[in-house]
Amino acid sequence: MNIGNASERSGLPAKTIRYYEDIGLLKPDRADNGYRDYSVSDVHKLRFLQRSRGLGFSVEECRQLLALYEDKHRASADVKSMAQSKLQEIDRKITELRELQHTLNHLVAHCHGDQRPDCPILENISGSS
Amino acid sequence: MNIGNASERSGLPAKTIRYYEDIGLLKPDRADNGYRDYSVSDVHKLRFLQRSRGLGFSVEECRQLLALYEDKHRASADVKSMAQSKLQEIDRKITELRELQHTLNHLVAHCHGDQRPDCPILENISGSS
DNA sequence: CCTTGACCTTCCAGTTACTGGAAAGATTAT
DNA sequence: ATAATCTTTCCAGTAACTGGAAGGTCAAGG
Repeated sequence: MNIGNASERSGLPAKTIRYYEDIGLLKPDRADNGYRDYSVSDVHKLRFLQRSRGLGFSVEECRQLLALYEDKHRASADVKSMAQSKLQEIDRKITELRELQHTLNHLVAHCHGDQRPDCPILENISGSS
Repeated sequence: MNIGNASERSGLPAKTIRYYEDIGLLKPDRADNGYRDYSVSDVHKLRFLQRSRGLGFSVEECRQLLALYEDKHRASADVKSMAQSKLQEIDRKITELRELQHTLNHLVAHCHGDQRPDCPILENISGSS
């Protein structure tokens, strides 16, 4: 499929998809006319990149995450320890999102327009960890 | 407190803290010697920025999130609808992190070194939403 | 008091990860 | 055939830092 289609399905702008190719994250086939030709598997990877980037992983981290299932030659122990460290990061991110959620819920519930200067949100905003 | 101390407590590099001041996210006091002087409340905000940036919110989104509890003059309805839309985003991010978690767990559990070329991870990697 | 080292300051340049726009070729719609 | 809508490459600009130079400040030791 063409890049426009891949863009729609992955949620990434065509510009960004080309950029990811430039930096070697993804190498789609080329049609006879020179157009990039994306497979369903390519779109899966793009969607994966769109998500993990949006969740605060750097491009290099995303490259590692992609490598986790692409690199068939990597030793199993490496793959496992890499995945495990990413899983820890993910746990941490989920926890932080829950705390942020809690903070915003508190704001909505308790600071509805009649906020005093000592609104307690500010004291809780940095989380408890 | 000085910027080094604020950096340690917030998890943000001093460089980044100065940058956030440049773009108007935070205006610490200045001591007589010209050094920036951070309050506990400033550190809370910095920690908050460190977290929300790491969770994939843009600087402009972080500015809005900060405004949610800083801007006492904003109408309550605005604050609420802003918070609510951020809460939706947070829900989505948590869901995506859970899916990513699931994918990596699957990798660790089922692809330990004897991966066939048709490893099922690839098919699930883009999530189910 | 003086110096040494660890702070801090500003400023300017470089990097990462896009993002916009120009110029031109390919495809599709009328 | 021609216009609209793709697509290509290339080059420049932006966002969000990040590193380094040049210099001021401060607390400790001689």
